[in-house]
Amino acid sequence: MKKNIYRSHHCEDLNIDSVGEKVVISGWIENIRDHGGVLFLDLRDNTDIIQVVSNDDSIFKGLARESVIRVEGTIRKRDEETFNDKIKTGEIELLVDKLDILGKSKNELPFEIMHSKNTKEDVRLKYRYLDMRNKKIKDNLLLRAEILHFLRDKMYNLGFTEVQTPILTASSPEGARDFVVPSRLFKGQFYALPQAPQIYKELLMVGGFEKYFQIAPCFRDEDARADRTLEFYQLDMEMSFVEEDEVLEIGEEIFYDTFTKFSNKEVSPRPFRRIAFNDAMESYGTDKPDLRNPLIIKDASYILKDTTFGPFKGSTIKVIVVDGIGKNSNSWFNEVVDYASSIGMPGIGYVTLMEDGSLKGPIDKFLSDDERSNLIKEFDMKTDSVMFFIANKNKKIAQKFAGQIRDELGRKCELIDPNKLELCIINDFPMFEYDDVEKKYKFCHNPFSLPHGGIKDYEEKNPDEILAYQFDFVCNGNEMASGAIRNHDLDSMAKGFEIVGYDRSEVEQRFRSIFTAFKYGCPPHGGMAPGIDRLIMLIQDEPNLREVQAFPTSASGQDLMMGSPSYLTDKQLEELGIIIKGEDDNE
RNA sequence: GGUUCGUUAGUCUAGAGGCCUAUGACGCCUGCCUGUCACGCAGGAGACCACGGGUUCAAAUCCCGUACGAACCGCCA
Repeated sequence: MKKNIYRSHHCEDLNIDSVGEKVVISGWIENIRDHGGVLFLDLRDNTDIIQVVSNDDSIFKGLARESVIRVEGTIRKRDEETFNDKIKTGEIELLVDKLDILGKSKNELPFEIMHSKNTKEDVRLKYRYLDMRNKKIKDNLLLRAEILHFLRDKMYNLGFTEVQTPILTASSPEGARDFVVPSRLFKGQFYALPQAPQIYKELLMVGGFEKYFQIAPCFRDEDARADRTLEFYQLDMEMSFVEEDEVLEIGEEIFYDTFTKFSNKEVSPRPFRRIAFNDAMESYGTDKPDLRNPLIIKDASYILKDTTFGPFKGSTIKVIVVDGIGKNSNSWFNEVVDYASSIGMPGIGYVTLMEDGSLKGPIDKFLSDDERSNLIKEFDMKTDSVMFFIANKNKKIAQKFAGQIRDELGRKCELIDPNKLELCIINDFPMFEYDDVEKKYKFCHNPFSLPHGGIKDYEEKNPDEILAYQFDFVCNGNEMASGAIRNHDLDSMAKGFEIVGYDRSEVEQRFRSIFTAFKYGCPPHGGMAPGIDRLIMLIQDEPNLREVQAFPTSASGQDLMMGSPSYLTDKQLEELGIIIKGEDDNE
């Protein structure tokens, strides 16, 4: 390091060999211990911590913890019985000659930095710069930097070219709500912040960049969650002249290498399991299954097709068998029933297989002898196995509820191994999904995906049957990346949009860039975008994304430190030609 | 938009209708202490219990509303 008036060394440079050296160190006061006659303080810099000692209490007068100070003094060896093996510099200390306060801190801090994780999150976020002094938070950000570096190196090594795309772009009609930015020069018009650089990266393919990547900020104006923030980063990439497997292999390499390098957990071996979307919905009730959970959803509709039990009649009936829980208490089962009603299920039935081969439980009296024996045989029940029934007239709802029950049972029965990172790839997504409420088809995922049969699919198949080269990477129940082979045929793409209700001229207008560009020689292409924040969240075992972002907003989307969002001045509004309307309380 | 849980000194927290003039810990202030390192000891300050209304002889505690926070549902191609 370069010496200057603030430091001759960092803490990490000092060790038993430094004894006798005159040094200058600057940093923060982590703690002060006044013993009357001898005083200690722990000085923390960017690298480590060292004990500073003085016999002159006037030198330490008026010091407050977390102040920034500069100390001059001599490194000396501690007496052996006072070694501190908890810190690297525990065998030495700095005997201070001179101490200057460079940046005084208030005596009372908003929270104890050592224990900031126990403090309410809104207080932590308001004083994020103090929270960052906590090693745990700092380590998250340092690891984030290392991972970004690693990913960037990897992409360069794989032959990708980094290209930056605009932040001020055009609003897109499909997908999430856009964050918008008013244009001053074109009053009444707005830029939008990108939800993802989707269009740009496809245009780069048209432009001849065969392998593009970018660590791209993405913005979505939707309600946040623990694993969803308003802005986040994706490792966005796209490749020309590739088939789906090549994109998947790149994704596998990225996830496998990053997880094995930065996590001690057991990572799924490559290649990751491929699960078709429809199979995932059948067996796990979700398109992002947690494969650490061994429970599998089975369909019992065919066994119970003649059932006399009202709620089961004419319904899709899903079952989940959990072994060895038959002797659990009534209250345990009541908790499962309560959970079911909390997610909106009308009820949940269950039966236990008893030692004498009979079934016991609220549903049993509605089962015929044949149904009973078929259920036991087909779903391989053992003594003390419990079978849960999830029934709904609507198959999709039955699947979804079964998925939630599967998750809950996995948690409740502690079937989930926290030391594993279980990855899989969900592929063969349907191109469309029928919306029962709006009575129309919607894109199931990405409208720019290529149907398996190309344009022929649109001519020959029912929209429900069309599958796309569209895939997700999933880890421990989290969607980690989304990708696809894109449709580079304009007629076919227009057909797709037609099915969801846009006519061709409207689509050409909305996606003018793509529709024009693809007329000038577009290579077949595909790509994906792993979410960086979620990757780090999983590696660090954090409960939410905010813990791995430097300056996150609160869950409600406010930056409590900066005070954003905030009102504009009348002058600003005037310049932008914006009038604020509505009953909302302005200040 | 909805559901659930929450809001008590700077921070964390106890509290379940009268034991509350509100508990404990950390922090802060004063004093003592020459070897601590989550130092110790003694003393002190600091809370109209989020806000508004109601029930009751009596409310931090029960009820209603509002605000704010978190998780979840909707939403997130």
